[in-house]
Amino acid sequence: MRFNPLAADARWQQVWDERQTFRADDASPKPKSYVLEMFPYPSGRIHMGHVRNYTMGDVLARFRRMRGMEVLHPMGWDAFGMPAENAAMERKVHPGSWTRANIEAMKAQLKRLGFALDWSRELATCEPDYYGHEQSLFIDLYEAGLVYRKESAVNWDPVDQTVLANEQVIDGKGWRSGALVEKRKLSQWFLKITDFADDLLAGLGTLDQWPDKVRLMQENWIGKSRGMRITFHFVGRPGGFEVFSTRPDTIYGASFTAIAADHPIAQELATHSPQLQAFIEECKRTGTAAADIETAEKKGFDTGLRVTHPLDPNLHLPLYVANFVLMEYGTGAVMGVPAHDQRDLDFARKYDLPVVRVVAPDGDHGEIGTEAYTGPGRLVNSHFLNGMEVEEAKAAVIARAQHEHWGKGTTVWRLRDWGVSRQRYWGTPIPFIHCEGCGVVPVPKSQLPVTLPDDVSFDIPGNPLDRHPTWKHVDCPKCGKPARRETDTLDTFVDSSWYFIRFASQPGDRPFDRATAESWLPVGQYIGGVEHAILHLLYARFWTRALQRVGLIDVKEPFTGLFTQGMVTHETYKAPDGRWLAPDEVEKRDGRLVIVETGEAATPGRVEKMSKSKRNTVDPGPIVDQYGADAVRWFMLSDSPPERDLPWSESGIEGAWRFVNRLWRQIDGIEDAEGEDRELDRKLHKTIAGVAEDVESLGFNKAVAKLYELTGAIEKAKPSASRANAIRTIVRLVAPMVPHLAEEGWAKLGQDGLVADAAWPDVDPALLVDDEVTIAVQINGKLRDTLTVAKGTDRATLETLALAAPNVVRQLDGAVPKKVIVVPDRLVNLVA
RNA sequence: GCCCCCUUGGCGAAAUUGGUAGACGCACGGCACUUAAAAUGCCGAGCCUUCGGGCGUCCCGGUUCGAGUCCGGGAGGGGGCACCA
Repeated sequence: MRFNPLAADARWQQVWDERQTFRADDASPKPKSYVLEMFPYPSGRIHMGHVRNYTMGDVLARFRRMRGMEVLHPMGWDAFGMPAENAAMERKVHPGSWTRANIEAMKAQLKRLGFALDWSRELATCEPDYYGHEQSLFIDLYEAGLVYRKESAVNWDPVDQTVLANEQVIDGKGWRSGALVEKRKLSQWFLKITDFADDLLAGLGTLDQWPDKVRLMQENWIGKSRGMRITFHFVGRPGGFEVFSTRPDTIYGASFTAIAADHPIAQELATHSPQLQAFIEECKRTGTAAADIETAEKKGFDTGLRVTHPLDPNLHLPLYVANFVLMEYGTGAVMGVPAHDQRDLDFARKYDLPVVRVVAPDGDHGEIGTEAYTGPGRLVNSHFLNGMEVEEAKAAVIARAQHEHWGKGTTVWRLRDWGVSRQRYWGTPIPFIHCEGCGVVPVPKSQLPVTLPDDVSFDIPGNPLDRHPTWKHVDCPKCGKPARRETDTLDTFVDSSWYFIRFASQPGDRPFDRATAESWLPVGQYIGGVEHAILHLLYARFWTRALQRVGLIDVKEPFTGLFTQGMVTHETYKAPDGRWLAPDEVEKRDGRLVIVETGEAATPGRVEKMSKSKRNTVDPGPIVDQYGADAVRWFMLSDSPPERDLPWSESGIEGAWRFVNRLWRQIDGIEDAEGEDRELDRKLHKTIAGVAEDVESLGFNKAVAKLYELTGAIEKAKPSASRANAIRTIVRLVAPMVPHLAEEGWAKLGQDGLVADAAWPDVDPALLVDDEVTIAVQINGKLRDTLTVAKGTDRATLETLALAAPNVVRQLDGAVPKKVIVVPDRLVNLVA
């Protein structure tokens, strides 16, 4: 009987559903395990990347259940965001109905793949019973001083008509629209992520189950720089300014100072100087796009002002306004030390400023040419610092500055506070009211959720909430006078910063129950794309800490284990005229790639991430209908290590389908027989142990290879009790990966209950060791022969046997080895 | 520019602490079964070879009895950050 995946998939999916097999029990006495994949944005259809992501999590979840754990494996929807508004504009549908229809469609697709999910905990961030609790948490953070409003220059996307976070500006362009971002002054809501900068950085050190790459990216993003602030005073007029430097040791090498174009002093000077005004305008035009920066020359405008060197009152340095100094970083002012900073050197050469070496490595005290020296060494030309190492000199300068009150040691961060205001409709309304008399007033919690109005229009750009006729007109909760509701909504990254807590516990009257949430958290294994390495993961780490600070939960790091999976890729194809061709538009004829319709030759391109623009996507839907869920799941786990890219191929899925059938034939053809097959018993137990280890470490491709080997061994073995046992056992071993086939086989073999509820097979440790081993015999490290001996054969015997091996005798030709290296159970190396 | 990662057959890849490189899969070739095809099964396969062996894990060098694995230098590919003081 052939395996019928369509019937089997539907049958068992229904059984799991009816029996609520994968419902997580908060009250279970079993050890708990929280397995989570990053929840999807409901774009309308799942793609291969989702399939791969959720299959990995599913295998781990099912495996841990079999190992006796109570597993929480939930699914939900990151349902707010701009695509819904774009759809509303293009198709005249309401963002809500568009989103909810997408959720239904994608949910059906996920169910079709047989994922072991606890659907009773499903949530969508666009529903008031989610975002209302988010509003409540936001108010809690506000009351704890972690939320504030600030009039600030923001990144304004002129196409999407919204403010973007720094993280959403890529090369000076909006991450979605690609439009050149402008600077605008607006009153914005901010979250004080910088309050936690030090702790977020230190916490990375505890995340030993995260990829090094992600920790490093976060570390760079937080960007801690130790240095000092130094005050410079003007010559001949009062006042001055502070600069920030990470190299205070080089202070005697300073030959100029520079401030940003938007520095207050520059602004003030510009009011009396049209030339400076023009220069400032020019700086602004240069923009922040990467291409501009690459080509932009270091330019400065000499203000004519001079400042006094803090350590030498007779030394006066010029003050420039310079295009390379950023107001947003440090103090918006720098001291220029050309000898030891490349940028300063370029600037100094251009404006003919002195270049004085103050750090010299051993044996090189020469002139600085075109390259600044940034390495280690001892201080020279630096008075009291001469002879000190760099670090020693930094400390000495800071100590002296603090004593003389012209500077102090300080730390500067690259990380900025998180701007969460969005002038958009489809997001969580920020629960505040602006009153002329009372100022900014939080909406009383009894009035939450602040829900979005349904009657909105998208025919003109801008924020529909702001132009809604009635929504924003409310009375002040404090004084009762007419007031204005906040019309900004929250960045959707706020929604995804706590959904994993709501999954763990979702009471109706508050965001979560502390004890229940703490019983599941932190997430033991979190799986998702590396594209979230910085934003989502950093925000979630911050939000969790913020909730801890306000006393709502005692968890600091939300995700103990993080795994970032590779992408699903596919070959690309091009027509002779250069346009991209979809996979189903080409075929192989006589070994040549041609266009199906016309027979013209097509050119295969690189294997790349599946994308609409390259037209190399493969929709999982029809594939699942053709081969069944198990073959698709098996292929997703095979061959490529999960952290690397997986090349999708027609032959690959065919191969997976063949294996599913091969397994089925094995189960279907089981023969009960007498007798032991020691060899097969060993193979079985090694596989049980090996697969368990591989799955737990997410080495799915290795587990798959081991299961192929076992299958091959069973096929080759003669009927015996061992063989029948191996077949019964392999059903459990493959159950996490191909669950439908496993249930079908489990039932066919007459086992009780569901294989989903079965225990992982026990390992007999005695069967993990071989009693015979193959020993390599090398001469000068080169393999010449092998020996098969009993495990544990002693050194002397191995040496004797090796010397007697035919190939060895011939090679040595009577010579006596100078040295013999024996590694028991491994090899003998004869050094001639 | 700075920081990080990767590189093993035609392809995806495996390989405890340095110890038989290429398991397993895909593609390929041969054979069997079949009227035929599909499906299935069996066999083969890193490259070269005078059949003794030689060469092989991006390249060059080093450490070692022994290096895919460790160290130094370089090349190619990918990723992150980016006038960050």
